[in-house]
Amino acid sequence: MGKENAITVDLTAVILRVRGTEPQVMTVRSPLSLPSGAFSPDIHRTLELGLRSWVEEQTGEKISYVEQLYTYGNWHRNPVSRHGNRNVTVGYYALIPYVKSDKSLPGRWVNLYSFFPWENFREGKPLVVSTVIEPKLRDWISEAKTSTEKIDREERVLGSFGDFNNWDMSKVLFRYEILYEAGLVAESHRDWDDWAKDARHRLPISCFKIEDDSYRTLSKDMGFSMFGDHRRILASTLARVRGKLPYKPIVFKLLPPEFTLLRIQRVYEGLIGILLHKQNFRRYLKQGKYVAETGGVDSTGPGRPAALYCFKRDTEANRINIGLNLPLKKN
Amino acid sequence: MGKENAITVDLTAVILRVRGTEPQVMTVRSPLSLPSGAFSPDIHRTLELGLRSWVEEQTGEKISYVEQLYTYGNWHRNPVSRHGNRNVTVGYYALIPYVKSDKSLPGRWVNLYSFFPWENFREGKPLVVSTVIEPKLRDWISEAKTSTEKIDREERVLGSFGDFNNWDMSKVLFRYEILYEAGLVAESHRDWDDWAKDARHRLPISCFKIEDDSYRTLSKDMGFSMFGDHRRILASTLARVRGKLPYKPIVFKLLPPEFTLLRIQRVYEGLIGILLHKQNFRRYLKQGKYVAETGGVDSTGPGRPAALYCFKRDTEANRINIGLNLPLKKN
DNA sequence: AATACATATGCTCAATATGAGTATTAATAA
DNA sequence: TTATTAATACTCATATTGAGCATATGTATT
Repeated sequence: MGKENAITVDLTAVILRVRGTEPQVMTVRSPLSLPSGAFSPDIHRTLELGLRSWVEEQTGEKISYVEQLYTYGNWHRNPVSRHGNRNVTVGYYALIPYVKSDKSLPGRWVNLYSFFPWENFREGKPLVVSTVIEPKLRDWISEAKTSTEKIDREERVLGSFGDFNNWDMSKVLFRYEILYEAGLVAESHRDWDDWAKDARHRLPISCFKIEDDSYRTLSKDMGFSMFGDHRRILASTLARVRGKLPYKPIVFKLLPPEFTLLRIQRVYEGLIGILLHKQNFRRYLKQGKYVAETGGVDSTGPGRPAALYCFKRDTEANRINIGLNLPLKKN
Repeated sequence: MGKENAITVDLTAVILRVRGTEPQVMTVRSPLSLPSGAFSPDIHRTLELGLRSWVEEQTGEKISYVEQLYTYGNWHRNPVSRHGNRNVTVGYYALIPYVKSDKSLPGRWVNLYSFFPWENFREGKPLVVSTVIEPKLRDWISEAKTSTEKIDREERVLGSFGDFNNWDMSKVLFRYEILYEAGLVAESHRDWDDWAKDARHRLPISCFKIEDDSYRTLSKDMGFSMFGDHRRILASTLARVRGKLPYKPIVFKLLPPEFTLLRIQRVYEGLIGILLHKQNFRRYLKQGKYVAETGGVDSTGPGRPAALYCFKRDTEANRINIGLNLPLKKN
């Protein structure tokens, strides 16, 4: 028990912002990757500081709000590192406000839905759901080898995709994983090939080749793929953010100090991929006690100028909020 | 860039169950610790499998539901490991149902509130809040060296402890961290001493010694302390579980296949540390669509026998639940 | 100046959901 | 037979939502 337990740790960041109505992720290099780098205990005082320094170096962006996402030590997706050590990845996500800038930075912002076209319902049901996902997942279910597996697949698809019209927005990761296992995203094929080359690995049951020994045909409408399991990390982030948005004031991390209520709405909509009812959303925000009018107005767009708001320091809001929804006993 | 980035990773588990009305944590050894062990890439296929094998070995308990909590790489709390490598800790929590058992296992179950007496409001406001926490935190605020720091402390205390009568149940971690910084829990003193001995470390601003060079007097009512930062990991877990309980069906991980509605209520109450309104809680459960009557009854206790329920496989419940609370647009 | 637009903001109203009980039922123990 | 203990049913005023309609206040166009 000494050297053999040595492991390298690397840090990976998903940096999100919303530009207008468009949610974007920061990417570096080609093949498309998330900013990342090794954690060097001699240089980095903490994991988070290590992450920040890699991000700045690789993207040129400064991040303020960062939260840890998940730590991946999976044998399949993180094979052996260059030094013969096993590698563990600690994923983080950061939210930053959009600001205009002329500086040309090394990182590139890419529309989030380029990676998950099936997650954007703002212009109605995405085409790729009807044309690719729904039919191919039905195939995948029927191709199950045992009836147990078939029921299992059915349940998973139903649980994640509902009836393909109306699904739980925050199950992004489950959906991605099903698509991966069903061979509908490019990463599946790449990984399966890699595993096949390496005799040590057995394919997990859920990964399967189609009879004729070719993989399921890929559709180019299934979005960009990414380096390693970065797209999976991205899916986790979207899931996390979508889940958190309704009950923690994280939107404000994506907004400048002053904003209109519509702008908040656009950020929400961009991230959850669903449109909201404007009047009721505004009521929802005001009840929420997180925003306060600044007195200023924004007249840049057409139409009646909108009042400007700012984030009300938690103070009030923070203390209340005992236990959402639970029927507490009075005395 | 080779050996110097080598790190050891260890895995730590918080295992929770609720026995009757009493939430319990699995501990091992003395000083009180959470089950944990090194991640050995050669033996453990994944982080989670490594964790499971340590847990079984050290406690004798099998765990089914496990979820990753957080990864700690903090310089202060995880000094240098025995081999000269830096260490990173991946924390998990597991929820298991209580079942009677005669087997004597190596692990010991300890009441959760032995570690956090101030978090249990089921028998009214805990004594230690009025006698120790409230007065000493007021001292801590007034002892701030600058007015900025004072305001900061005030805000943090207010945000985490409210008016000390009625606070947000899920801010367990923030509360623990404030108590730690204010020197009200034993770990603060131990750590400060350690740091003081090691010339490389500077005390963080927020850690302070009292004028006469002794630390703030400790009260023995502030609960058991634990090895390393295990109590902090435990606090994170309680925070996570409390936060998740109201909107994810995790209670069922803590229950046997059949249970009465009151038993669910006891588990909730045990974990959130607050009593619930029985009639309304039962309505809440039924609306929730997660439980179904099995037809059986439980007549073991006094009073009218209670109907037995079971967890309704997600199916229905799973698909619905689009985006809690957000005012979605119809079309 | 009058007329389109285009948004912001106000307001209504039925349908649900929630908070706080009261009332009734069904068992066991004294 | 009567307490005692808990389960379950039901009530009812008050909040919170979902879905819209209506009005206000800017800019661009005729």
